[in-house]
Amino acid sequence: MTTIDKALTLLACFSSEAPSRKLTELAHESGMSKAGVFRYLSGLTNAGLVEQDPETRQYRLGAEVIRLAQVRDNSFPIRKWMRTLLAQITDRTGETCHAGLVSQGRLFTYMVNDSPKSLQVRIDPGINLPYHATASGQIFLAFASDEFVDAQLSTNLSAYTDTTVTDPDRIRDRCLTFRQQGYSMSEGGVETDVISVASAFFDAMGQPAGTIAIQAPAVRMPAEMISTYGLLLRQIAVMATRHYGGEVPGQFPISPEVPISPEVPNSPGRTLSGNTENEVAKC
Amino acid sequence: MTTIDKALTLLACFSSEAPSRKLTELAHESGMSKAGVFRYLSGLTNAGLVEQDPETRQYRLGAEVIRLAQVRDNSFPIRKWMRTLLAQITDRTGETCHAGLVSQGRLFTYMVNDSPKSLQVRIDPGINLPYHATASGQIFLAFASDEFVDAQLSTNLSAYTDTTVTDPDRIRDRCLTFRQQGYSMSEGGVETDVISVASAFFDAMGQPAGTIAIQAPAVRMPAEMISTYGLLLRQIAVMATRHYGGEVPGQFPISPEVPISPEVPNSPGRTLSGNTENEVAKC
DNA sequence: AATTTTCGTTTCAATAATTGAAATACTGTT
DNA sequence: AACAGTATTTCAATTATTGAAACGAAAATT
Repeated sequence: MTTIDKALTLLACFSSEAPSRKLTELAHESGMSKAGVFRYLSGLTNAGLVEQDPETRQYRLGAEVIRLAQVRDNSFPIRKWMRTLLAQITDRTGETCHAGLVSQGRLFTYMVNDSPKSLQVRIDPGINLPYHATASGQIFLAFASDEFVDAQLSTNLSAYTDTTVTDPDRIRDRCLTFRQQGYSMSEGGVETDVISVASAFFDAMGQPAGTIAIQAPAVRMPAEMISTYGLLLRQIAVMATRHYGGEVPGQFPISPEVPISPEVPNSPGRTLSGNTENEVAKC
Repeated sequence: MTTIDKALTLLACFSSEAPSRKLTELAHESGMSKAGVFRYLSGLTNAGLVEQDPETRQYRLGAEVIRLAQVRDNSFPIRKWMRTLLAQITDRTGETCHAGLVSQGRLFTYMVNDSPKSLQVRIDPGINLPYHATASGQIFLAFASDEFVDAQLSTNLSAYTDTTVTDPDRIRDRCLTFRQQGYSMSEGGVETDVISVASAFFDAMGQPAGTIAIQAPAVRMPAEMISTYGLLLRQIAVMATRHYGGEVPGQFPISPEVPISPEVPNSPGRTLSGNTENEVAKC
């Protein structure tokens, strides 16, 4: 392991769940010496990737990461088309939806589009989606490599609710079904009374790159709607794959050339007014 | 210079102007050996900060940077309030506005809010704002440290148009005026027939952290409107400083305790419809 | 107010990694 | 098929990294 690897490992310690960390904490978590972590953080600080709160002395990510993110988005503009796809989903279903993106083996919420309804599921961008307990995570596992699945399922699978499935074998079974369906569903995996449905999109090598999911209160989700939403997501996911420059794998139960448009009931039928884009600050 | 510093220098080579780079190119630009750059890029790739296009073999920033940006934004949520401030500006002026943010000595467009008018100035998030040729850059210099100003003005100051001011002394003069005013203006600095007005917001040490600017076609910008917009931006900038957790420096011609609300003529008087937030995907 | 604990930062000699030139492998082109 | 332009790999000399322990400063406890 090179010095750079070690230094950059520290970046992975910052998450939405723990956005600012103490030096000693980081030393423990990474298993490195305090002195080493200090030097690494100094290097990262020089580059602007990390900054230290002058008050608390805690470290947090720096402004440079947002500049880099802008640059990345200019050269690989996922945001642009993803916004449109999510808007379509919310328009046709009236429910909150989100896109998950994988980076360094972690799946996180990349973008969220809220339901216009007053009873809605709250979800923030940037938080990690546990593979075993979310619809997004499970559809991702369904198409991920065996090594990846093994690695994920051999970690401690925490039970967020009474109904969270934590048995690796049962999860594998579910993933098998989900792979055949092209979409997954999860009932109360992370929070009770919430049902999510998800599908995945793929990179140029046919590996899953991210997910697209609907999350709704269980009371608005009768069984037949789950499959309807699943089919919709499956189709949107194919579009996402195409935009991403990826390749839908053979196992995926829909070919990119045959875009079917499933009928979604209960469509709120909202019409988009003229220049709504003006309300959206570009960022 | 440590190994980490050298590796992270490479990240700074990626910009919206040059989002993907060849290895040899990077070796030249950074003055490091090809072998070294290769090893550094490998390290950065392992961390997901950089990825290589399988087709062209060029390197570009990786998905991890957008995860990090989300995390940064969760712990230091500039986006949230900046969006509101920019919306206010466009609402009251009808013009395109943007926020600039500084990172590693570079000022870049962080967020853009487009004018609803059909004739508008186009500007993209993530591009660099040259200090000497933009209103944003100049108001930043006006409050920056002497060393910083010297460093910037001793570089090659390219003339983007016939009217770009490239003489360091003239720029210093202008910055002096701008500091007294609390806002700057630039006519045809980067593009002809475009006038911009800008103000700056500050960090906890009273150093400039970013800028807020209006950019409009020169035909819509009579002299008296420049000062009106300048006063508006100056006031919004004070609010931005407060949100940022910063301190307005003594030189700044407005105290945070006295928020004056200047009258802006020609207000389009648009009313925001009900749940416009739903159109905006959170990201 | 004094003491203890905790945390961040610096020091330093032993150690293990980095280094760049040159050779090699790879890709696409003339 | 030879060429040109890249991206990788190799290898021994060198140089930076390393972690334990000391230090200083701030916060918590007595």
